[in-house]
Amino acid sequence: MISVTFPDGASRHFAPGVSGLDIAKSISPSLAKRTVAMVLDGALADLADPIVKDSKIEFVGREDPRALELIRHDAAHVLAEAVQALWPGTQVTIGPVIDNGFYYDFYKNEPFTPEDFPAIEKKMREIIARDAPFTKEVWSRDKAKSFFETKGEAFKVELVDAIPADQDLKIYKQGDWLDLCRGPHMTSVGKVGSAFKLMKVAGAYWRGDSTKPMLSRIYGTAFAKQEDLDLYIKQIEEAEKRDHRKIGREMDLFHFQEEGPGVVFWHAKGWRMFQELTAYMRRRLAADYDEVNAPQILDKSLWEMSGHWGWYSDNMFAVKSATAFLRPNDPDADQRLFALKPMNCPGHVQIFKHGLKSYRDLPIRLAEFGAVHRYEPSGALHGLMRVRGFTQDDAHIFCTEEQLETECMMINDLILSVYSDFGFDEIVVKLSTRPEKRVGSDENWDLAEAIMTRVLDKIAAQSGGRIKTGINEGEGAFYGPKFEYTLRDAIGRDWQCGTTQIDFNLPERFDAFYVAPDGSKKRPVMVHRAICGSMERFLGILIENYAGHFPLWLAPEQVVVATITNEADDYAHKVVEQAMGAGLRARADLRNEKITYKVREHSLAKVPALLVVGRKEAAEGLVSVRRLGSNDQTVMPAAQALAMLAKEATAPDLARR
RNA sequence: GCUGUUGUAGCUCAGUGGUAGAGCACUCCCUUGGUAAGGGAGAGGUCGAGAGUUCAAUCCUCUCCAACAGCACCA
Repeated sequence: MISVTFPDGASRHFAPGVSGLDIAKSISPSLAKRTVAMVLDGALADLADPIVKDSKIEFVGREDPRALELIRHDAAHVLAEAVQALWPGTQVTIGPVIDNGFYYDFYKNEPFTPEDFPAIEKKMREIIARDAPFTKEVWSRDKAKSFFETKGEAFKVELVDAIPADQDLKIYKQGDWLDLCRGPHMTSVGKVGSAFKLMKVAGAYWRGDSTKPMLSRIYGTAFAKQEDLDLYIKQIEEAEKRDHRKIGREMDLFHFQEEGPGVVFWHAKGWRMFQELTAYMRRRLAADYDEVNAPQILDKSLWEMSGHWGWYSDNMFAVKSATAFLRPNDPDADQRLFALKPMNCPGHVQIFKHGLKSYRDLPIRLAEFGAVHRYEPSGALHGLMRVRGFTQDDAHIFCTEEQLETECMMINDLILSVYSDFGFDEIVVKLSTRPEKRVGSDENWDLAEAIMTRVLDKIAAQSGGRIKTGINEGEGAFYGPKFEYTLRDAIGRDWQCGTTQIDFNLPERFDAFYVAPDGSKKRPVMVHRAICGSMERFLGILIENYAGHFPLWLAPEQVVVATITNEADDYAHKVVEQAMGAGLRARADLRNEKITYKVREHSLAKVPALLVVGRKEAAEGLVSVRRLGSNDQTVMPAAQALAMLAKEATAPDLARR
C-alpha cells in the first residue's frame, strides 16, 4: 500500500497504481466530477495518472489558477483539431501555452487570415461540446514515427526524433484526433469551456530559426470564466490607448516619416520633454561623472580595432563623401570609409588614452549623451522603442579590478534612485553570464562573473528583497558579463532599460593603460553602463507609463490660462507672465471659443493645469484651477495657485535639495 | 531580414476602370458664451513611388518604399 497525503495533512492508503480519479471518486462523486487535474508532489499531472509511491496530492478544479495553463493548452489542441478538420492536409507542429494565452503553429500553403477565425472558433466550439475525454498513451518511437510519416506530418516526425531516447513519447487522444504532447491535460475537452478567443495570425519560423521554413501561427487566449476574458480584452484596449505612437501624435510630441525610417522628428513639445529628462540626468551625474562628447563618424579602421566592424558591420551605417559615391573609381576623390558610431565606448577609450593616466586618476567616469546610429532590421523598428538613431545616456568607467565592485554598486544605487524618481519601484536585476560566442580569457570571465555575482547578492540583500534578482545564463555581451535592469510600468509591463557591463576586452584592443604606483603600465578595466538606455525609448516608456498624464515637471505644457471672455485677455497675459516668472511653461488661450470648448480641448491635449479666468477673476486677482483628470475646480488667488504649481513642478531631485 | 496586412486631406476613415468624399482639425465671419464640442462660410489631395495592361488606372498586374502585427535580431 502507498500513502497519499491531502492538503489538509490527512492521509489515506491506497493500492499502488491507483489513479487520482480513483481517489477523488472514493472521496465523493461530486469531487471527482469537478476535478480536472491534480498536483502530485507539487507538479501538475493528469488525473488518470497512476500513483505508484507515497505522494502528496491536491485536486485541481477548473477555476483553480493552476488549471489556467491546462485550459489554454487544451484549447491549443482543440484549435489544432479544428484547423485540421477545416483544412485537411495542414500539418501541425507545436502549440504551447504562453503568457496570456497560447498559440499553435501550422504548416499550410495559404496562411490564415483573421477572417478564418469565426469558422475556426465555431469548429472549436463543436469539438468542445463533444466533450471527448483526453486519454494518454505511451508509444514507441517507431510507432510514433511511422504514424506521423503515414499522415504526412513531417514536422511531428522531426519532433519525435528530437525527443531524448530516455523519454517516453506521450500521445494524447481527444476522440479521433491525437497529438504528440508532453501534457498534462484536463480530463476532457469540454473543460476548455467557452471563454476563449482567437487573437491574431502571424508568421513564425519553425523552431524559431530564420533559416527554417515559415509557419503560420494562430494566437489565442482562454480563461476559466468569460469575465476574465472580458477583463483581459479590456486590458489590451487600455494598452492600445497608451500607445506612445498614438499619444505622441495626439500631443504633438514627435513624428516619423517615410524618408527617415527609424529616426525621430522631435516636435517642440516632445523635445522639451527630452531636454527636461536630459537635464535631470545631467544633474544626477554632475557629482561623479565627467561629461564628454566623441565624434559621430570615425574611420573604419577604428571600428576594426574595436572589433565592432567584425561583429556588427551588418548593423552599422557606413559613410563616404558624396563625391566618392558619385565617382567610385576616381583616385582623386577621397574614397575613405567612415562609420557612424553605433556605440560610444571606442570614442571614450580614445579620450582616456589621450595623455598618460595615473592610478591616482582612477576611477575615471566618462559620461555622454551620445547619439548613436544602428542599422536595425526593418522589421524591428517600432516607434520610439526601437529606432535607428538614438541617444544613449552612456558612461564608461575606467578603473582597477579592485574598484569594480564599488563601481557596480554605485551604478546600481544611481539606477534604482533614478527609476524611483519616475515611480518605478518594481525592479528586476539579472546577471547575464558568458555567451558561447565571446572574446577574452576564461580567467577574466571567471573574475568578472565572480564579482558580479557578489554584487548581485548585495543588491538583493540591501533592498531587503524588494529588488528581485536572477541569472540569464549565456546572455552576456561578447566582451563581458552584464547586469540588466528591468522595470515594471503602471500597467504591469516589463521594460529592460539599464545595464552594467564589465569589459576587459576593449582596453586591451586599444592598448589603454595607466601608470601603476610602481611605475609600470597597467591595463584598466572598463565598465559600460546606461540607466535610461535609449533616451528616445525611455521617453516612449514614460509616455505609456503615464498615458500622457505626465508629472508636472516633465509635462511639455504645464499651464494654460484660458479666458471666458476677451475682457479677461489682459489679465490672462499677466497671469501667464507671472507663471513664466515662476518657472512654469505657460501660455494663454484667448481664442473666441466657449469655455466648455476650451476645457474639452485642453483636457484632451492633457494639459496638467488649466487656469480659467473670467471677469470675476480678473477683477479680484483670482484663477479658477482645473487639474487634468478632475471635474471640479478651485478658485484661489493667482499668486497662490502659481506658487503651488511651481512647487509641484520641481523635479524630484531638486525637490530633495 | 522573413510571413501576412495596409498605404486616399494634418488626424480618423468612406469610395469608384471615366483624374475623389465625410467628420474632426485649419482660415474667415457671426457669436463674449462660467468648466468636456455654439452657428455659418471657405480653403485643403499628383489617391505612397515607379513601370505595365487599357481608349482611359487612385482602383487591375509587377517592382520598390514605408507603416502595422508576429517571428528572427537587438553590441
